[in-house]
Amino acid sequence: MRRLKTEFFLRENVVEIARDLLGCTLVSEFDGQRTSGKIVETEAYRAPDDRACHAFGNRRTARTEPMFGPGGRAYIYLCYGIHHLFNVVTGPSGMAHAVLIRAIEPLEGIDLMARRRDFEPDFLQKKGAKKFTLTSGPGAVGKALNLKTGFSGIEFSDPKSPVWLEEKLFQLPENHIVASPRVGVDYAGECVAWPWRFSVKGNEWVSRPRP
DNA sequence: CAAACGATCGGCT
DNA sequence: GCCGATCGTTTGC
Repeated sequence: MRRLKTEFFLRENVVEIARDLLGCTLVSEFDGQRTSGKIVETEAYRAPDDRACHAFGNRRTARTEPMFGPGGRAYIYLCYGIHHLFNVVTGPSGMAHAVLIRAIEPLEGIDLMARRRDFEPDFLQKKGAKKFTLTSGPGAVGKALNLKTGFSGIEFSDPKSPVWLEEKLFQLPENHIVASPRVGVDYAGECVAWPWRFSVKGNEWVSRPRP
């Protein structure tokens, strides 16, 4: 599959990119072991005016520094001391924009993902198993694809990068996209209601709470 | 140096 | 639905 070009990430409209990423493939590969999934849920975060963005007010810290670099790299941070949350940095250098990948629909390396998630070996075969829990939610995506904070800042165009994104096979019809308020940003004042969470309508892998 | 706080998840009621 | 886990980052004293 073809990788998304750097120009895709360099656009200034992070909300548009968050929509465009639905249907694209997120891939990680370690020691030739490939895991991937179709992106079915995203959220846009935009400095300086978005209170929910870690770089609100364009305040720079060591953690958020990758967001200030040019688009086409990873921003990964630790949440609640446990979860490694993967973001796609967008926009030209100096614009701290990012798209959080909240859920994927698994494509390749499903067994490996299940092991990384500490699922029982037979979980995926079990009748009535809630398979969507494998990669539904940003913490689950990070764990299933082995994306850790140590990779924060890595460029997808770097041949040594263990993570990158690929183009979608088919365009997603506009009426298959749902826009809703973002999850877990109750502290963000007037930004709480901004409809910057995007998901594929009716897709089982979209995380809770359902939009 | 101390302490509060998450862009969450999973288990339990 | 509610609640506890768990720790790096950030800020305040």
